[in-house]
Amino acid sequence: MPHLRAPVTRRERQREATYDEIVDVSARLLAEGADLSLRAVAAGMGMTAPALYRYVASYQQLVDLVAFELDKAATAEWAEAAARFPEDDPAARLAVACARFRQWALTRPREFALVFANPIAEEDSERRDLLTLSTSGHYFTDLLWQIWELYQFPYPALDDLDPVIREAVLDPVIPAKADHIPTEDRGILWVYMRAWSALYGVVTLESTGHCDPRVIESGQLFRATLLDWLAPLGLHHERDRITTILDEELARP
Amino acid sequence: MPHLRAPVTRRERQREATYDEIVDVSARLLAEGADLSLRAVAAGMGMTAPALYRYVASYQQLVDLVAFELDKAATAEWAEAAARFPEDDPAARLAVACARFRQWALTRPREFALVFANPIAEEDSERRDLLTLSTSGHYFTDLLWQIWELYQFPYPALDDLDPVIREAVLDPVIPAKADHIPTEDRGILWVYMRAWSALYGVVTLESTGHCDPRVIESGQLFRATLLDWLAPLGLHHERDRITTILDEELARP
DNA sequence: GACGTAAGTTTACACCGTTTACCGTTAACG
DNA sequence: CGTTAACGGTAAACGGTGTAAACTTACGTC
Repeated sequence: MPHLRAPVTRRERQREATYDEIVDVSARLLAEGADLSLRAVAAGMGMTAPALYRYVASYQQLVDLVAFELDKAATAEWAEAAARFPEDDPAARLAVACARFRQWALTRPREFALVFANPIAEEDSERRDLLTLSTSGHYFTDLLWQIWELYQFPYPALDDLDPVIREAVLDPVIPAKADHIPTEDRGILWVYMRAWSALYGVVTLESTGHCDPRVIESGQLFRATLLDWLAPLGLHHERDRITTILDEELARP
Repeated sequence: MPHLRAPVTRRERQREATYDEIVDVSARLLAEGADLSLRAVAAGMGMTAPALYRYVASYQQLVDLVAFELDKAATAEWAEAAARFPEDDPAARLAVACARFRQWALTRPREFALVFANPIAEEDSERRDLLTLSTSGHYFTDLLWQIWELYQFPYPALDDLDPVIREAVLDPVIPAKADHIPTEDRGILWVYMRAWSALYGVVTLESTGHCDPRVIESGQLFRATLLDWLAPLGLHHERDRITTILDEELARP
């Protein structure tokens, strides 16, 4: 059994490369507007469909794999865009990241659906675990933590939380780098969940198109939702500045 | 060409019955956990798949038909549950309806996805039109209107709205019985859009399972989101009463 | 160099949506 | 009343899907 830093054998390297190619081809298919199918992916790699079963146990696993990598790649995009603001300005970074997240969801609704609207049943714990690793989730949580460090926005004490929620923030299964958050400050995670729920809501509504197209195009619904969250995050003093950044970001091509 | 109250011929009655059966069989399939497919529906009716093409032009149309009827049936359920409060208590009715909506989304995630997470492309205007007819949309809009009549919550003046949004509330393509809302009061529709977006958000998040299962089970995220909307709807004085109703509804089997 | 295993192939099965050609039955009309 | 056209269905077929099993080939290791 290989160690974690195992000397990668030739085979293992090749296998890793194949996984990368699977993701690449899948992403290309989706970008082209084609359906994501085992056969199409295989064909795109010059293989037959059953061969993919050496790498993935089922179609759903392929989807999960691709979803994870798409999320990772997308998050890198947002993060890069947000990085035009310095590290000590997490509020501005959050505004940019949210806007880019929305933009991504609007221009790539199929990818968005794959990553964020993919139903995850109560029971299958494998896919739940994968959800915990969500790159975007970690990124947003991290930004929120930095914002708290800077602005010290109020958050519920553990005693004020519903017992179930208390348990959930103490031992989170959501994507969150929570280890570095002191136990008594875990109420922050509740703020995170609520904020994420709001962001997820508008973006999903707009991305799936269950909304007046003009409203989507204007970006007002998204804008209003985000502005509502400035105060709870202790950013009321930053309102004008963040609004400017947001509008600037929304006006982007 | 028959009039609107055309004397229904035998054929027309039979055809209508067939449509009903299509919906019934489809609903049964979904309830059984099976996939919704043309072939399965046809088989369930003792027909062959191509025969269904006499009634729907494509699989997507079948889905739309079923989605519309599922929405209608579900709305009837919520409305009936909400009707345990009198007509002059729209706030209580809204609380119950929202809770039932969520309950429905949680117990029937596949149906929910069909109706509310079904991607609608920008272009295809047919499906957009269908969206405008959404029964649940009309029901919720109507409740909100009644709440406004009773509590007169503040809403933005037309001049304060973004031009695009102003246009959208004056000539809405969303499901809303807006004809009876005076032009100058159309800002209410903006409140409606925002509230619906928030409700849609949590419910979708919970229904698709992109969330800690314990948080879902506790209902706290949903509860908090709804409570946040009491004030904007002029229901701050009703907070305790509505909260009780909501908790009672959430505790239901 | 032999052996075991990993990574492919081919073949096959059971589905899927959709199109075409064909055929009774049914309703409408001159 | 008889003719005609539309309606509602069938069977067959095409190309597509995920998946399973058996088989082959090539590689890495002892």
